[in-house]
Amino acid sequence: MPSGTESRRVTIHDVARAAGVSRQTVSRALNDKGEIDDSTKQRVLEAARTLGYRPSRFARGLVRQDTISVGLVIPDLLNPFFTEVAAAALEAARARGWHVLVYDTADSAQEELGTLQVIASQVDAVVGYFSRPESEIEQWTRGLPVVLIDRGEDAERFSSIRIDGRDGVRAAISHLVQAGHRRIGMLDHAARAEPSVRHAWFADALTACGIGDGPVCRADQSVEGGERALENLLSQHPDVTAVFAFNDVIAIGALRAARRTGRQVPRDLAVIGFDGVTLGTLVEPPLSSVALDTRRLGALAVEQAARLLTGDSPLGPDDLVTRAELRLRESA
Amino acid sequence: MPSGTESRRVTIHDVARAAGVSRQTVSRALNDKGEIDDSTKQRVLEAARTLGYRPSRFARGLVRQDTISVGLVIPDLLNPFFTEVAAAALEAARARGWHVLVYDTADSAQEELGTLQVIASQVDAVVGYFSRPESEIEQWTRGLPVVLIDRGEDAERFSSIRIDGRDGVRAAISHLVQAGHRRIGMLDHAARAEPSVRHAWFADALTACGIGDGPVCRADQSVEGGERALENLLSQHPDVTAVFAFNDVIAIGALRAARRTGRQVPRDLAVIGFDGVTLGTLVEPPLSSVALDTRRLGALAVEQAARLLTGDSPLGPDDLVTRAELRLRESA
DNA sequence: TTGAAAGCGATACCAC
DNA sequence: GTGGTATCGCTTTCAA
Repeated sequence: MPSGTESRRVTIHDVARAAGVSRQTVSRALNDKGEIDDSTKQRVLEAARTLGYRPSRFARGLVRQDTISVGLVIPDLLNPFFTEVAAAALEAARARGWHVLVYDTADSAQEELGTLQVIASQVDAVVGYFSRPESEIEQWTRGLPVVLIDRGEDAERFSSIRIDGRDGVRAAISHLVQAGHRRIGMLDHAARAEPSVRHAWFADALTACGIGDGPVCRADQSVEGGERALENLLSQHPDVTAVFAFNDVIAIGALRAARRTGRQVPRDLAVIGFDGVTLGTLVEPPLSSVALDTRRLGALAVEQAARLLTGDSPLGPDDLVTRAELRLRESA
Repeated sequence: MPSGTESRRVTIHDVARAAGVSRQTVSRALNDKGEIDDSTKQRVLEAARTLGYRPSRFARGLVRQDTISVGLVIPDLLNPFFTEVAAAALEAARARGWHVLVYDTADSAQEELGTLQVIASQVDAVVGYFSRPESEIEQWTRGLPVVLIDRGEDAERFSSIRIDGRDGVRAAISHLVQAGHRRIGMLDHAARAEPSVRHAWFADALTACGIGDGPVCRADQSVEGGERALENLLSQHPDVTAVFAFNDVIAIGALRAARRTGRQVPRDLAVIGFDGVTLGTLVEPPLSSVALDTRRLGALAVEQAARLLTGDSPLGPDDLVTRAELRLRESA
């Protein structure tokens, strides 16, 4: 690099020299403190402008330790459910005057690791979705307050906002059974090796309703994934008359596949999703869903982060639960 | 505050003392530098763990000036268009190793001001949507690189990613006219006092197609807003057979209102939106739209921010344009 | 392998 | 009103 062209950072010192004052006078002028002659102030401001001076946020943060930042980790911002959670978290954080760094891990364990590796040095607390082992999360966050969201059963070292959909799913299946359905399938999600917790609720509900187990098909977390999965499911199990989906996005895929293959919903096929995203009200027919309160979810996570941060009485497991409930619309 | 309970921050110094070494040795241990005896290292790590030590990101950032953060300002993350732009920007930023602070200004000038007031001290560059006067933005960002998105005609002091929908809208109207429509209305957005730029394109297109001006109704930026607006429009102008909406969210509202009032789309009423959000493919009937490349939009904004930041040849106005193009589906 | 000392860039407190 | 000095917490030379 040609040393002549090298552009050093403009510091407060440069401004001070240019304006012929001391550094603290510059500071005063820039921060609108009183105790400064107006003409001096103008001169300083002028110098700062011409030099293109901008205070270093690090230096400033170092001395006035006031601002708080949280990292929000989301698997896929384009999934409307996560969008809603993110929006809720953003709102809750803003209410506290916090700044939020958002990381979209693109549903990838690799990206998640990448995020883990850099996030700790940028924020005061971490909130969000992680699929990697807790030990690994701990290794990278080193004592940072961490609030996990929807971390199945294995949340031990960290606070976790649990989602309890057992009753909601049972209500859903029970509704289907009462409507006469006897062969109910599930579109589970395909990311992990084992069946999901939601599938366990599903199986549980079937038993409770006195129905044998239902056929399952794995689906990618997308509308297209849902479409493909429904087609697979129905081709393997043509007798299925109702499906429960891992989430609304997949359910909407099922809705589309049903329509495309000439099935009428709910007459020929009943569909119930999970999450209760607003998007569900916009599709045709409107989607029935085991719904979560996304605003509460986001707010709760931030609330717990706040408590962890200040050290005062964190919420216990019993307060960190969000219960899902059946929201019936027209698809079932 | 009882001085006995007061919890000072744990610094590197405390760890050093606890481990019986000097500060730089602690630094070495924590940052996996070589040049350190393994047993010392373990001792330090142990001490750090028990004390719950976490390095200050400000102090660290001050000395190794490497990490870059951008502020992303979005009017409403729940609007699917902005979600897509945000996701795109996030991805582009991540590719550069940048951190992204997201601010949702909730479509409110007040929140926007609040954001403006705090953002400059937290980021190295700002990207996004602003409705406040440029002078005000400048006042708060003080020379920070700023990239505006879709800032109508009055973007002079800052780089702005322009959206050119003139041809796209003209294609849309022309399509409607060819389909036999003669009375075409618009659902404009209601935020500003004056009609939007998109309305100007609409009016322009009507003229180009040799049609007198079309009736306009203002709509809030939401599905419900679109529903109400369509009802108003049709009750005041029952002869309207096609509508162009300010954006897809409003258009989807129109779709719903049409359905509810027993009109069939596109037979009784043709609807064309603007933005081309993915959501448009999920509604019934799929929404025709003057579509934008949201990924390009987000990527472009970040790209320009990068150039502004490094000082090398920023993109000129001609490169900062995204052209919209008509994407026909079934609603028109 | 370890430690002492010198910054990084800003603000706060206290003289003047 | 203005300037000197200490300080925030960490990393980076450079000596030992």
